[in-house]
Amino acid sequence: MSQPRVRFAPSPTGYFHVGGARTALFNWLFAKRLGGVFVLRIEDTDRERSDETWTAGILDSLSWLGITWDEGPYFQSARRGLYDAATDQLFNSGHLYACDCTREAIDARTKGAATPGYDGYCADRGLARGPGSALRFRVPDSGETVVHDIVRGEVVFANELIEDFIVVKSNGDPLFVLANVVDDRDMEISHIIRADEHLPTTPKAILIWQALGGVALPTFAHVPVLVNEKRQKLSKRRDRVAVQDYRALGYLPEAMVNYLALLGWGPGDDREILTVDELIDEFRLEDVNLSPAFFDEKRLAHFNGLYIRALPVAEFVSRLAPFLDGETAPWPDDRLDMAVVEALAPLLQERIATLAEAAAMLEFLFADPFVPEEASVTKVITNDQSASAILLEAATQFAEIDWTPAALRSAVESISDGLGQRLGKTQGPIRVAAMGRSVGLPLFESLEVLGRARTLARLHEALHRI
RNA sequence: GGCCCCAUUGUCUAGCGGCCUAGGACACCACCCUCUCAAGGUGGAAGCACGGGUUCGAAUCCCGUUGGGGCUGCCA
Repeated sequence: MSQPRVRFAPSPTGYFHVGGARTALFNWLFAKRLGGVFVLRIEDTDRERSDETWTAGILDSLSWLGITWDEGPYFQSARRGLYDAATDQLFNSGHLYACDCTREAIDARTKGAATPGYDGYCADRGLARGPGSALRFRVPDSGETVVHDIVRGEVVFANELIEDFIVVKSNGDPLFVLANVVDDRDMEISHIIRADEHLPTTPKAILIWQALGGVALPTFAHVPVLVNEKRQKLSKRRDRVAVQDYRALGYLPEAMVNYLALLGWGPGDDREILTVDELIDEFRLEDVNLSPAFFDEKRLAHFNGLYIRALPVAEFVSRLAPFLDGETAPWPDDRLDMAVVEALAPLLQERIATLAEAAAMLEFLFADPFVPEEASVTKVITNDQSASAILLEAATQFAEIDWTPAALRSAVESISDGLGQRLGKTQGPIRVAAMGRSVGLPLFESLEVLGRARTLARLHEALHRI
């Protein structure tokens, strides 16, 4: 195969969701392996619904995922001349006719009709083009249009069941099916890899393509859509699955890419963690599944945790930094101390599935004022008989020992032995008093970085409250 | 309604006629490890939608049924 040219052609009518990202990824992987060209085209022919902010979100999300484009972004809104020229050609060659039927009139006429869709009322009226009338494509009454699809094989559509569809609105604006074909031809797209939802309209695209003539049809590959828990196609309006949201939650782009690649495709063996290079090397459209896949956040989180733990500590810290800073951080700006974060980073890495989870675990270090969680205080300190003795003894011993995790541990162990209870139980009141929560990073390492002065102050503060 | 697509555990998948008493992973449960929580380890429960064919042999091929989805817009 000579150098393939693929395109990703989103419409900027809503936030960019993971389904679009998956389609983009499949296109990109396919192009990369074969040394092809990945074209990015923004399909903003619908002036009512398109918006620049959505475009920015698409570009931003693709960049974040590392899905780079070789050409574009092209904007259909800037390519109107091409569509007009194609419209002229098709109209002059008789493939298009003007139609001034209203939706209501069509519905009234076709109620109970044998063949679905538009009834061809204007097909032979010879109406002139112009404002107020749309342009319809004259679909052959017989024969069939076959879609040759890498993923699905041959899909056959009977022409008589395809209505004379509109390609240009009555205000002159081209519709998706026309602009899409004109651009794919103009950009010399060789492989159209897109979501399954487009399969039913593909014969229309093929008909237009052939009517325009001169350029060989591209190869199609319709990949299964991504669905929600109710197994409905992911929707921008209904489902909260924006790529940017996952980014904001602290998912790593490499984890997202890995996970997305495995939705509808697999390497053929038991491997699940694959580098981008491995994906590029092994991805095959022929191996893409046929059935819709559910986007499972739990599984994504698992992948993310794996990727977070695999990060070198320094890299982890630098990736984490943005999530501890700024308005989302639960502490004043000037309190953050990255040296302290770095000291606890390895312990943190093992405990979070997303970067945004780190803040809650570090809050005891930077929060100002420090306020222990009420429910934990009640449960582990107020309602526990031995809590005051533990806190008092800890405060006494902590004032004198070496300030190291090992010394802290043996101090608490001695208190534990004296009480005849497990270390796990004894550390509870101390943890809540000093760290504010009953769960979190390991106690002794945490106290070490908290420092003796603050630890003692918090133990005494807790004692006062009892 | 019509057309089209799809169908392996709750989920993502391996399987492309014998290697399958169906493999891996997420989630779930139990146990181990353990200063909490995680992480890690071990084990467990859980699936070829149904019915006909074809074949010596079917999760794998064919047909039908059922179920789910998509399209059916002067959206993309």
